[in-house]
Amino acid sequence: MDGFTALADPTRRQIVELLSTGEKDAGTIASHFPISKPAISRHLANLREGGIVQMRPDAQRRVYSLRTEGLRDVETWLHRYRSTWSEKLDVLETALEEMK
Amino acid sequence: MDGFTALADPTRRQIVELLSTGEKDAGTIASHFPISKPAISRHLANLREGGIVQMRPDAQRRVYSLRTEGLRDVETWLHRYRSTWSEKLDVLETALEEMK
DNA sequence: GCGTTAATTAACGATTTTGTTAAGTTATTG
DNA sequence: CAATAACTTAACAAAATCGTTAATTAACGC
Repeated sequence: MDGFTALADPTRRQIVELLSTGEKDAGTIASHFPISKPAISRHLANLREGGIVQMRPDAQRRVYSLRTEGLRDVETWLHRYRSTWSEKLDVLETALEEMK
Repeated sequence: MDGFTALADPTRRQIVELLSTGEKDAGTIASHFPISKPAISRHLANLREGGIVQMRPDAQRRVYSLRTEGLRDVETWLHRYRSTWSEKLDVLETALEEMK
Protein backbone atom coordinates (compact mmCIF):
# COMPACT_ATOMS: atom_id res chain seq x y z
CA MET A 1 0.00 0.00 0.00
CA ASP A 2 1.44 3.35 -1.09
CA GLY A 3 1.28 6.58 0.89
CA PHE A 4 -1.72 7.97 -0.96
CA THR A 5 -3.76 4.83 -0.44
CA ALA A 6 -2.74 4.72 3.21
CA LEU A 7 -4.18 8.20 3.65
CA ALA A 8 -7.39 7.43 1.77
CA ASP A 9 -9.10 5.84 4.78
CA PRO A 10 -10.73 8.23 7.31
CA THR A 11 -9.73 6.11 10.31
CA ARG A 12 -6.12 6.12 9.18
CA ARG A 13 -6.18 9.88 8.77
CA GLN A 14 -7.52 10.19 12.31
CA ILE A 15 -4.63 8.04 13.49
CA VAL A 16 -2.26 10.48 11.80
CA GLU A 17 -3.98 13.37 13.58
CA LEU A 18 -3.69 11.52 16.86
CA LEU A 19 -0.01 10.79 16.37
CA SER A 20 0.68 14.41 15.54
CA THR A 21 0.37 15.10 19.28
CA GLY A 22 3.17 12.61 19.96
CA GLU A 23 4.04 8.92 19.72
CA LYS A 24 1.60 6.36 21.15
CA ASP A 25 1.46 2.60 21.59
CA ALA A 26 -1.05 0.47 19.67
CA GLY A 27 -3.37 0.00 22.64
CA THR A 28 -3.62 3.72 23.33
CA ILE A 29 -4.34 4.40 19.68
CA ALA A 30 -7.03 1.71 19.60
CA SER A 31 -8.70 3.18 22.70
CA HIS A 32 -9.59 6.27 20.68
CA PHE A 33 -11.65 4.36 18.13
CA PRO A 34 -14.91 2.37 18.24
CA ILE A 35 -13.49 -0.53 16.23
CA SER A 36 -11.60 -3.63 17.34
CA LYS A 37 -7.89 -3.81 18.11
CA PRO A 38 -7.12 -6.14 15.20
CA ALA A 39 -8.72 -3.62 12.85
CA ILE A 40 -6.49 -0.86 14.24
CA SER A 41 -3.49 -3.15 14.05
CA ARG A 42 -4.13 -3.62 10.36
CA HIS A 43 -4.56 0.12 9.79
CA LEU A 44 -1.22 0.69 11.49
CA ALA A 45 0.41 -1.93 9.27
CA ASN A 46 -1.02 -0.16 6.22
CA LEU A 47 0.25 3.23 7.39
CA ARG A 48 3.63 1.66 7.99
CA GLU A 49 3.76 0.02 4.59
CA GLY A 50 2.84 3.37 3.05
CA GLY A 51 5.72 5.03 4.87
CA ILE A 52 3.44 7.30 6.88
CA VAL A 53 4.27 5.98 10.35
CA GLN A 54 7.12 4.08 11.96
CA MET A 55 7.18 1.59 14.83
CA ARG A 56 9.53 1.10 17.74
CA PRO A 57 9.15 -1.93 20.05
CA ASP A 58 9.21 -1.24 23.78
CA ALA A 59 8.82 -4.50 25.73
CA GLN A 60 5.36 -5.86 24.83
CA ARG A 61 4.33 -2.46 23.52
CA ARG A 62 4.69 -1.22 19.97
CA VAL A 63 5.15 2.50 19.92
CA TYR A 64 4.02 4.27 16.74
CA SER A 65 5.00 7.73 15.55
CA LEU A 66 4.61 9.83 12.41
CA ARG A 67 7.21 9.50 9.72
CA THR A 68 7.68 13.06 8.48
CA GLU A 69 9.54 11.97 5.38
CA GLY A 70 6.65 9.83 4.17
CA LEU A 71 4.17 12.63 4.63
CA ARG A 72 6.51 15.02 2.87
CA ASP A 73 6.80 12.72 -0.16
CA VAL A 74 3.04 12.83 -0.63
CA GLU A 75 2.98 16.57 -0.06
CA THR A 76 5.75 17.07 -2.61
CA TRP A 77 3.83 15.16 -5.26
CA LEU A 78 0.77 17.30 -4.62
CA HIS A 79 2.69 20.54 -4.63
CA ARG A 80 4.15 19.71 -8.01
CA TYR A 81 0.72 19.59 -9.63
CA ARG A 82 -1.06 22.07 -7.42
CA SER A 83 1.01 25.12 -8.13
CA THR A 84 -0.56 27.54 -10.57
CA TRP A 85 1.17 28.86 -13.66
CA SER A 86 1.83 32.21 -12.03
CA GLU A 87 3.59 30.43 -9.20
CA LYS A 88 5.64 28.39 -11.66
CA LEU A 89 6.59 31.61 -13.45
CA ASP A 90 7.73 33.05 -10.12
CA VAL A 91 10.03 30.07 -9.66
CA LEU A 92 11.32 30.47 -13.22
CA GLU A 93 11.93 34.14 -12.69
CA THR A 94 13.90 33.44 -9.53
CA ALA A 95 15.99 30.86 -11.38
CA LEU A 96 16.73 33.30 -14.20
CA GLU A 97 17.59 35.98 -11.68
CA GLU A 98 20.14 33.64 -10.12
CA MET A 99 21.70 32.86 -13.49
CA LYS A 100 22.49 36.52 -14.08
CA MET B 1 -15.45 10.23 -2.82
CA ASP B 2 -13.18 12.67 -0.97
CA GLY B 3 -10.00 14.21 -2.33
CA PHE B 4 -7.67 11.75 -0.62
CA THR B 5 -9.55 8.73 -1.95
CA ALA B 6 -9.68 10.28 -5.41
CA LEU B 7 -5.88 10.50 -5.40
CA ALA B 8 -5.40 6.97 -4.07
CA ASP B 9 -5.76 5.35 -7.49
CA PRO B 10 -2.65 5.32 -9.75
CA THR B 11 -4.64 5.91 -12.93
CA ARG B 12 -6.32 8.94 -11.38
CA ARG B 13 -2.94 10.33 -10.34
CA GLN B 14 -1.71 9.89 -13.90
CA ILE B 15 -4.74 11.83 -15.08
CA VAL B 16 -3.75 14.64 -12.70
CA GLU B 17 -0.22 14.59 -14.14
CA LEU B 18 -1.63 14.71 -17.65
CA LEU B 19 -3.92 17.62 -16.86
CA SER B 20 -1.04 19.55 -15.33
CA THR B 21 0.11 20.22 -18.90
CA GLY B 22 -3.23 21.84 -19.68
CA GLU B 23 -6.95 21.12 -19.98
CA LYS B 24 -8.06 18.17 -22.12
CA ASP B 25 -11.33 16.60 -23.23
CA ALA B 26 -12.39 13.15 -22.02
CA GLY B 27 -11.49 11.41 -25.28
CA THR B 28 -7.97 12.81 -25.33
CA ILE B 29 -7.46 11.77 -21.74
CA ALA B 30 -8.73 8.25 -22.45
CA SER B 31 -6.37 7.91 -25.43
CA HIS B 32 -3.42 8.00 -23.03
CA PHE B 33 -4.53 4.91 -21.10
CA PRO B 34 -4.91 1.23 -21.96
CA ILE B 35 -8.34 0.95 -20.34
CA SER B 36 -11.81 1.61 -21.73
CA LYS B 37 -13.46 5.00 -22.07
CA PRO B 38 -16.19 4.22 -19.56
CA ALA B 39 -13.51 3.37 -17.01
CA ILE B 40 -11.83 6.74 -17.61
CA SER B 41 -15.20 8.46 -17.47
CA ARG B 42 -15.76 7.00 -14.03
CA HIS B 43 -12.28 8.04 -12.85
CA LEU B 44 -13.01 11.58 -14.02
CA ALA B 45 -16.29 11.57 -12.12
CA ASN B 46 -14.44 10.44 -8.99
CA LEU B 47 -11.81 13.15 -9.38
CA ARG B 48 -14.58 15.67 -9.86
CA GLU B 49 -16.50 14.50 -6.81
CA GLY B 50 -13.27 14.76 -4.81
CA GLY B 51 -12.81 18.34 -5.94
CA ILE B 52 -9.56 17.57 -7.78
CA VAL B 53 -10.72 18.43 -11.31
CA GLN B 54 -13.47 20.52 -12.88
CA MET B 55 -15.40 20.11 -16.11
CA ARG B 56 -16.52 22.56 -18.78
CA PRO B 57 -18.82 21.42 -21.60
CA ASP B 58 -17.83 22.43 -25.13
CA ALA B 59 -20.37 21.13 -27.66
CA GLN B 60 -20.23 17.31 -27.42
CA ARG B 61 -16.89 17.49 -25.66
CA ARG B 62 -16.31 17.68 -21.92
CA VAL B 63 -13.16 19.56 -21.16
CA TYR B 64 -11.45 18.69 -17.89
CA SER B 65 -8.88 20.72 -15.98
CA LEU B 66 -7.18 20.64 -12.60
CA ARG B 67 -8.89 22.34 -9.70
CA THR B 68 -6.02 23.95 -7.81
CA GLU B 69 -8.14 24.63 -4.76
CA GLY B 70 -8.97 20.96 -4.28
CA LEU B 71 -5.34 19.93 -4.54
CA ARG B 72 -4.38 22.68 -2.12
CA ASP B 73 -6.93 21.47 0.45
CA VAL B 74 -5.30 18.05 0.50
CA GLU B 75 -1.85 19.58 0.60
CA THR B 76 -2.85 21.81 3.50
CA TRP B 77 -4.07 18.84 5.52
CA LEU B 78 -0.79 17.05 4.94
CA HIS B 79 1.31 20.07 5.76
CA ARG B 80 -0.48 20.45 9.05
CA TYR B 81 0.65 17.04 10.24
CA ARG B 82 3.91 16.82 8.37
CA SER B 83 5.69 19.78 9.80
CA THR B 84 8.24 18.93 12.43
CA TRP B 85 8.36 20.48 15.85
CA SER B 86 11.33 22.65 14.93
CA GLU B 87 9.34 24.07 12.03
CA LYS B 88 6.39 24.72 14.31
CA LEU B 89 8.73 26.48 16.75
CA ASP B 90 9.98 28.62 13.87
CA VAL B 91 6.41 29.67 13.15
CA LEU B 92 5.84 30.40 16.83
CA GLU B 93 9.03 32.41 17.02
CA THR B 94 8.00 34.46 14.01
CA ALA B 95 4.61 35.11 15.60
CA LEU B 96 6.21 36.22 18.86
CA GLU B 97 8.61 38.42 16.94
CA GLU B 98 5.67 40.13 15.27
CA MET B 99 3.98 40.75 18.60
CA LYS B 100 6.92 42.74 19.82
C1' DG C 1 -34.66 14.80 -39.13
C1' DC C 2 -30.81 11.24 -39.46
C1' DG C 3 -26.49 9.58 -39.10
C1' DT C 4 -22.22 10.45 -36.60
C1' DT C 5 -19.37 11.79 -32.81
C1' DA C 6 -18.42 12.21 -27.80
C1' DA C 7 -19.28 10.80 -23.56
C1' DT C 8 -21.90 8.88 -19.69
C1' DT C 9 -24.90 5.45 -17.35
C1' DA C 10 -26.30 0.53 -16.58
C1' DA C 11 -25.48 -4.13 -15.54
C1' DC C 12 -22.43 -7.32 -14.02
C1' DG C 13 -18.13 -10.03 -12.55
C1' DA C 14 -13.51 -10.18 -10.32
C1' DT C 15 -10.70 -8.33 -6.80
C1' DT C 16 -9.66 -5.59 -2.80
C1' DT C 17 -10.78 -3.48 1.48
C1' DT C 18 -12.58 -3.31 6.12
C1' DG C 19 -14.55 -5.16 9.79
C1' DT C 20 -15.37 -9.33 13.20
C1' DT C 21 -13.94 -13.20 16.32
C1' DA C 22 -10.58 -16.84 17.34
C1' DA C 23 -5.92 -18.34 17.65
C1' DG C 24 -0.94 -17.46 17.95
C1' DT C 25 3.32 -14.81 19.36
C1' DT C 26 6.39 -12.33 22.39
C1' DA C 27 7.75 -10.18 26.67
C1' DT C 28 6.86 -9.42 31.69
C1' DT C 29 5.99 -10.77 36.32
C1' DG C 30 4.83 -13.19 40.50
C1' DC D 1 7.62 -21.59 34.59
C1' DA D 2 2.64 -20.52 34.59
C1' DA D 3 -0.33 -16.64 34.14
C1' DT D 4 -1.03 -12.25 32.15
C1' DA D 5 -0.63 -8.38 28.97
C1' DA D 6 -0.06 -6.31 24.46
C1' DC D 7 -0.32 -7.10 19.80
C1' DT D 8 -0.51 -9.43 15.48
C1' DT D 9 -1.99 -13.06 12.26
C1' DA D 10 -5.68 -16.16 10.44
C1' DA D 11 -10.08 -17.08 8.63
C1' DC D 12 -14.00 -15.33 6.93
C1' DA D 13 -18.27 -12.25 5.72
C1' DA D 14 -19.98 -7.77 3.93
C1' DA D 15 -19.17 -3.85 1.23
C1' DA D 16 -16.65 -1.08 -1.97
C1' DT D 17 -13.72 -0.57 -6.14
C1' DC D 18 -12.36 -1.20 -10.86
C1' DG D 19 -12.71 -3.11 -15.10
C1' DT D 20 -15.68 -4.86 -19.25
C1' DT D 21 -19.43 -4.58 -22.79
C1' DA D 22 -24.03 -2.90 -24.03
C1' DA D 23 -27.37 0.70 -23.94
C1' DT D 24 -28.48 5.74 -23.52
C1' DT D 25 -28.03 10.68 -23.81
C1' DA D 26 -26.61 15.01 -26.05
C1' DA D 27 -24.83 17.89 -29.71
C1' DC D 28 -23.27 18.61 -34.52
C1' DG D 29 -23.52 18.78 -39.53
C1' DC D 30 -25.42 17.48 -43.93
